[in-house]
Amino acid sequence: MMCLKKYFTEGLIQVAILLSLVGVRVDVGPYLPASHEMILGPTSTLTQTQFHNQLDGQDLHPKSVDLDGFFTARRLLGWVRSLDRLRVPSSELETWLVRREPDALVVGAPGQPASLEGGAGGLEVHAGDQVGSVMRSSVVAGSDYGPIGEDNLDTMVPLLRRSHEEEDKDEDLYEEDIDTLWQDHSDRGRHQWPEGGEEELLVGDTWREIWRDGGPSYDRANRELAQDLSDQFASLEAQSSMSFQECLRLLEDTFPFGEETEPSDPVGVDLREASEEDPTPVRELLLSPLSSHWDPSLDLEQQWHDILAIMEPEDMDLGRDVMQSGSIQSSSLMDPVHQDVSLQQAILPRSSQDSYPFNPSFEGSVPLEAPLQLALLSPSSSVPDFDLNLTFGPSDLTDSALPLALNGTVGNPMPSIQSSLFLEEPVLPSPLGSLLDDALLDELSFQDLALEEGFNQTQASQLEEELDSDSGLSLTFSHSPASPSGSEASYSSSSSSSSSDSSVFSEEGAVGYSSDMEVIVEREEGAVGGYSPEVSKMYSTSYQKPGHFNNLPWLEQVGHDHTYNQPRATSPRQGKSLKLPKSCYSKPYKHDISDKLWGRDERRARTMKIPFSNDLIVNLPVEEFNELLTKHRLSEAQLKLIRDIRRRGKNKMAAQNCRRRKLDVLFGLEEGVEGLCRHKARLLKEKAENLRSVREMKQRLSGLYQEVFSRLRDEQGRPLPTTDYSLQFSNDGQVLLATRNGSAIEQNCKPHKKQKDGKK
DNA sequence: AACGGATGTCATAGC
DNA sequence: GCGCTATGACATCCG
Repeated sequence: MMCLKKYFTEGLIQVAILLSLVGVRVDVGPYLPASHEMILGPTSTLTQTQFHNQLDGQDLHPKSVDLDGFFTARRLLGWVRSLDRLRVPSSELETWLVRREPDALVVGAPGQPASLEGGAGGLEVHAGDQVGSVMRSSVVAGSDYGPIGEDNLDTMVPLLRRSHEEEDKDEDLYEEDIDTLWQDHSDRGRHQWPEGGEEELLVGDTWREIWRDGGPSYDRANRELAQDLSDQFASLEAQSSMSFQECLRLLEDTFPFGEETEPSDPVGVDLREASEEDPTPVRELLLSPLSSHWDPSLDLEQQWHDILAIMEPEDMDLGRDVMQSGSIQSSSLMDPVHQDVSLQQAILPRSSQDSYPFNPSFEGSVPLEAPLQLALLSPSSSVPDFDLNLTFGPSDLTDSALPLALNGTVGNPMPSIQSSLFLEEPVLPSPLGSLLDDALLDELSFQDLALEEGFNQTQASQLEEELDSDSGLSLTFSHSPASPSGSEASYSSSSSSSSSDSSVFSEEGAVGYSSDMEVIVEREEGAVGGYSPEVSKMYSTSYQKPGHFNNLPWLEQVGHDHTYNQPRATSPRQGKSLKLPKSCYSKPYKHDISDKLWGRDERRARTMKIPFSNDLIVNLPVEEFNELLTKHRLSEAQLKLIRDIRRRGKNKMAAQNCRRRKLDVLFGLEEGVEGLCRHKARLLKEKAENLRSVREMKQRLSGLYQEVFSRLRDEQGRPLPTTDYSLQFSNDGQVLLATRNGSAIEQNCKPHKKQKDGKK
């Protein structure tokens, strides 16, 4: 059945290709994204979660009447993409960045070129990186678009032009905001990836140069290319006599296929192979309809570069939101090894409230001329099985136009911005299936995220928290062993110090964990208000040494020792949030005694207006601790409380260590006992074996005695009576024949056998 | 309500 | 003498 469906799907796609090639009006406009999204990137990209919200909410409810159109459109979009894909000689990786925006409007600093009005979701195409992977921030069309966009299908070109007008207006502000934006993103990015070090900084600077120097020119290229695209679309529409939708509906009637049709990858493969065999004519035929309208005079490679260049500022424009969603992908994309991961990460929703530090080093420093890497997700990856389009829904419409346009040139060495994954789009089983897949995708993606090595735990936690904001699972997940380990370990010992990995607890990340009012209280009263730069400095110098935890191997064994090390590890680089809420540490555990007890001291601290966190009080080295006290005007009561907190905190850890050692001793004794028992059993076995051996030897000796004695004869040749004689063995090995009365009759110093022979 | 485990806290010793 | 750790003893909470 599946094969049949696949067959129909493939056939349908091929028919669609042929129809488009023979001149049948293929009105792709309605299914293409607004041009401003294609060219300028999204002004507001929506996350998967947001898409869910739209599905579940007012904009697009799964049961809404627009679902048919919605899924039909998505299916059609898959065909369109498949057309585009046909000419791609090899696979490629497309990463979708999905994030949540509070609204569908402009995000980012004013004057950014991608800032558009209209409230429509935008498509952000983050094209280019050093490995050539095309990172795309996916979009779910905003409410203005509706599920399928049939009502706003004609808005593409106008929107495109309007976007340029707005760019013109904003151009003056453009450069002015660069520094601010850069600074903001740079700072946040470095916070987010402290391990990036100088290299990151260097990359970021390079990116900044591109952004600053190339921005206006990219704007111009943007306008030119956008106009070009709009003209081509208009031309295409004019030349067509049949709407694309009508064509596809006709095809669907002709080739009824199940909704569960498998992805039609084979189509793409076959056609691609065909195109490789006969590059020129076949590939011409297999080009998307738009290809015929592509101006051959254009230097497509240059245009490609322009496109990429245009998108660069958009990344910056969306700096904040891009970072919210794309920082991870950026880092991942820098490393081909993480491509799968990045793709998974790309589907994670993000909340606009979370301001992930924007790390421009990854986004912007990508050389445009860098060869794009054709990377298809490995079959082993869990991602390819995902129907990503199930997640993105209407947003998928937004990624067709640009790829089609860009792919219009035969032999263009630059891979198109399109995803083979989208061939799976037509297989949308049902709205329910889509939702289920979305949920599954969310879950799996997050698991993969968390598992991914190098992934920022804070980001994972935040992402997961947002993702599960309504599931109640976020905290549990965020406190997976990997997450709190740093905090626990960091607090386990004064020598270990806290926050060995400051990136684990970014400011937002730490707060993100909080779910109770204590965080607010702490912000208002203690940690925030009382924190001083000196504290930060000291803390940073004392607790940022890498490998702190490595010196505490036992910490790894204290996985169940939930409270020993739970004292809050805080990021020394975090000026505001020096302590994590107690809930961060005790959530996963049954007993929250430590939570409450810590809360007691913390409440005391708040009551006494202690200007720094208990973490700091407990974990600071004594020198820095005293320095901290001297730099604050504290009353005697405050000082006493602080010292008590420190004492109790340290003693608490000591007590836990002591108990842990006790347990270790007990375990060691238990093992010793077990070993002794094993040794005892072994000895008993040996004893039994020895006894058995002795018994056998006695039996043999007895037999031998009988045999020897039976062969003995007296002078008359008669057998010796056993009642009168017996054989006796001396210690020196001699065998004597003795009478029963004790007198030895015969002595033979020779060995036993010779003695017998002699007797004979 | 008693019981036991887990944990925090105090007092004290030792380094 | 100070700071820290280790540890016994005790208190408290909770299942």
